[in-house]
Amino acid sequence: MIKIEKNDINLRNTITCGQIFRYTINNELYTIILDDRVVELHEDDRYIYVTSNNESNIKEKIMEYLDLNRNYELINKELIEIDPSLKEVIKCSRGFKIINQYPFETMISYIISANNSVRNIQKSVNLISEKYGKKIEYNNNTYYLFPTINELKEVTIEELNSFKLGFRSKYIYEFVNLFTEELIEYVRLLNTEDAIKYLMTYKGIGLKVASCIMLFAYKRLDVFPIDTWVKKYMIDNYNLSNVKDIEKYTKEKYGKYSGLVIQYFFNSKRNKQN
DNA sequence: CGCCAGGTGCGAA
DNA sequence: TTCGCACCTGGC
Repeated sequence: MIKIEKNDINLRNTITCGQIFRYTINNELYTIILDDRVVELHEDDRYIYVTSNNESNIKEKIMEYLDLNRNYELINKELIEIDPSLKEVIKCSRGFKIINQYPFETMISYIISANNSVRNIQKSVNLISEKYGKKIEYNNNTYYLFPTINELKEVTIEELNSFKLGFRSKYIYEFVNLFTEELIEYVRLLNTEDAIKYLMTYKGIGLKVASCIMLFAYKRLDVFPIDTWVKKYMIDNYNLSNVKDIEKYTKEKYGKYSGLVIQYFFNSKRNKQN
């Protein structure tokens, strides 16, 4: 077990707010599948306590994954200076961090997320992992890693249908057949706008999904994953209803942190709703 | 039943 | 370029 200074992170919100789909909660104990290992996390006022079936480099991995190296306090301060009306929203999202997830898993997961419910997304991603991912036994439980591209390469449309992907089966099938490891680094080298354009050349990846990939796998805080929740928020608070107007407004106002602000809006709308 | 869930691709104008 | 619509699935 290792412990990490918590700083201001809100572990629950960060894990459960819909950025990632493969986690479980048991009595304040969070279990996540992080790339090649199973990780258990719990927190007190000061520390996050981490155990894993593989604890090598675990601190660095968690710091990176939970974006703990970034000074959110400073960013939030900057944002409030730009727009004092953000104060309440930021307070409400205090401790929320942008997850940094492995790109292949993020790409597949978010193609699945299109017009889909969180419950269904979780189910499909877990079914894929149970069928193709590496099995890990840990603390008397069985877990499955998200499959690598090689483990998923031979998948058929019929099998994908059995994972309840519906009309997304053909998108995943095509994507898996076109995907190479080089794609990950290729996207990393592009600026955000070009990366989104490139990702959108794949079937099943539209503006929203491409934005989520750039935010949650490449830490590009200047993207706008505008979904129904954000739309609702923007209609209620800014009387903006179409994506283009929302994008223009947030981009001009919040610049390189517009994606983060969008997430704050998303949190605030969703938290109040639930 | 009908509607919708953290959208996207497609064809028609 | 923009616009409307169908779409797998599951839950209410």
